Amino acid sequence: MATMADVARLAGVSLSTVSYALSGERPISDATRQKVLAAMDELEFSPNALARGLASRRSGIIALLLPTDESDADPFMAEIIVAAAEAARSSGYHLLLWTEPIGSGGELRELVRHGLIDGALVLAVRLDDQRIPALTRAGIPFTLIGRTADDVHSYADADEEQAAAVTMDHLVSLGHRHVAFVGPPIDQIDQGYGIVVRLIDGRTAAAETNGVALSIHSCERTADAGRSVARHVLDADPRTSAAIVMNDPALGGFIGAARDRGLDVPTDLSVIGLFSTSLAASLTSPPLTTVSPVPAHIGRLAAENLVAELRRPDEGPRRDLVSVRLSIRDSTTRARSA
Amino acid sequence: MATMADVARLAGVSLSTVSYALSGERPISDATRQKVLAAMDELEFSPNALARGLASRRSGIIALLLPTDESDADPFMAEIIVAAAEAARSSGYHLLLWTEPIGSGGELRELVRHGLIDGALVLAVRLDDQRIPALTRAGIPFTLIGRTADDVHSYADADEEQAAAVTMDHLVSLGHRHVAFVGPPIDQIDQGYGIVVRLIDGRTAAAETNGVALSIHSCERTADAGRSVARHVLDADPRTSAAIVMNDPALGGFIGAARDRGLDVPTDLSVIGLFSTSLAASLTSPPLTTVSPVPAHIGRLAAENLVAELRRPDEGPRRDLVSVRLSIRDSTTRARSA
DNA sequence: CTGTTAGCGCTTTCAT
DNA sequence: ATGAAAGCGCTAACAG
Repeated sequence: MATMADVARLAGVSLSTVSYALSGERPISDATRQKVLAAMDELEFSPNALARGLASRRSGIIALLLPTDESDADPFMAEIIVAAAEAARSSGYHLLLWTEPIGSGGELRELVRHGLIDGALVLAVRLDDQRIPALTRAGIPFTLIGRTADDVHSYADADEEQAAAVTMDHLVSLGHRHVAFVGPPIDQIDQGYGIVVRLIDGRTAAAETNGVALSIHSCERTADAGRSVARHVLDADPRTSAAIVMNDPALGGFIGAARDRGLDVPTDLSVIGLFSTSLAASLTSPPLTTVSPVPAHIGRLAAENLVAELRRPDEGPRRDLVSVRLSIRDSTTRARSA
Repeated sequence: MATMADVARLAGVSLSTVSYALSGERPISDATRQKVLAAMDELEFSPNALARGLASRRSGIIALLLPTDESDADPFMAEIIVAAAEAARSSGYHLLLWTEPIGSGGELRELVRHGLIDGALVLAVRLDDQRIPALTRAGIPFTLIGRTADDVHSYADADEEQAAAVTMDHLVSLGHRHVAFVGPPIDQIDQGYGIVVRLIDGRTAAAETNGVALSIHSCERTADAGRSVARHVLDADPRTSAAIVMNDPALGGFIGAARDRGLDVPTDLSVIGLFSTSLAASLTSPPLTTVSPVPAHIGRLAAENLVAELRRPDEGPRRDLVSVRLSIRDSTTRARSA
């Protein structure tokens, strides 16, 4: 592995000239720049990331904080992660995967004190997230994937408001007046909480104009939980003609239980997958109508926002809402009573 | 951030003593060790990862090489990734996510020359994988997740032989004699290739004793492809009473197309998901009988093997085969002719 | 526009 | 058992 000293020697310039030729932090004559570049690729030089990081106090590494105590390996998250890694890379950053229970800020502080990371992407933000203060105290810039209650940080998130509106619109236009919302475990995810609030707002609006009754149910992320919630929903209000399920793992159980009750999807019960992946949508039968963002967009924007903040700290937080798309497949249809 | 110098000063010892107290690379009297440790946690000292890496020529970082040109964000892979990250972490390593098309060894060489990584985990290995020689030339130890043709490297992989046997056994015992195998795009994945070979071997054995006819079909990773393969399979041999589908994205289309033909799953056609995730299995209707390893085991073992190789290079390559489990759900039943 | 040099915070000889 | 000191390969003043 060639070092800068090697390059400098071969190019007949000083070491710092090589460094500046690389960084562009000060003007270099074209002639010397050429010599340096030539020497560099003759020696197949690449700068040593560790040495550079040590000297510059910037590692070029950002961490992706991945909670492990819930929703393990959620495919939706998987797409976000991969997209974030790609975006980071094309911005010249490396992406480090850091798995840790949400509660424990402790190990994260270790990571931070190692001086390894320049910034962090925080996945699955909760309202009261230990990780946020840990990062703040450490002075590490970060971008949320999702949002917390306060709005002082950078984030990238699905546009839940729009999602709520699109979802309700679709169902209302199909004549549904008794709708159930099956969410994630409500205590776990802020995202879940947010969407519920927004759905209720949507309901309020819809109720005023159309008289829609929306019931809210949280549900563990398992098929069995989906099954029992379905039974509960149908018992509680037999007039329920449509369900919004924001919980892929519960989806199979939910639909199965409805069918076991003799209800046909969508004839008797329309089901709409909120934030479902397209894979999940293709697996159910009938294929699922969904309202989802492109998860990869969220990951990419989050990474880009963080990088922008690292490069231009003065410009303040950056926020992006990714709009969702209604993909009408075969699990929704007109309400029979309509 | 406290440095070793700070700790040394506070403890009243030399800097090198602090270093050795930490690494244990040379004997330290109990008295001084206590002083040093006390100073360390009074100052909340953690060693700077960059400086340590620069000095020791070991970064403590391993890369996970993730191909982006296929099977994007496959949930199966997602579980592997998360498990690998956790395992790396609990072995004291950091996990860097490196996305790159399989073809290009070029960018990978960049990463390697940066001196950032001590080793690599190579996901989705192909028979002729550019990344292998790139790593080998660079002298970077690596562990495969999956296997190549040659068997000189460390790896962790599903036990395909067992998987093939278990799958065929299940179907044969249910009386199926005309079985279709729907694989991944055959040109892409060595794993796919391997399992096909092993299935054919299994077929050979089964054929000899039971006269099973196994037809092999490759299939793109989309629902539409699954649909057309289903039609093709049923046209080609109407006696087909069971299908092995090793392609989750195609699964929904496959089952849907069969049903559109008036075939009931499983009564008329048994379907078994090979290497399907449990999420996918819960989403289909009926819930899918699967033969799968625990993906997390594969990821964990791969990371552990790599770490072992980094720590004890002389012990040679480590190989692990993760056994699969047959999870009987509702998509398989006795052949009607049986 | 270019060169010289002092660190960045640690590991690891070389001494004692 | 401990200390002193020479780097690891780079960045960023500080000097022209």
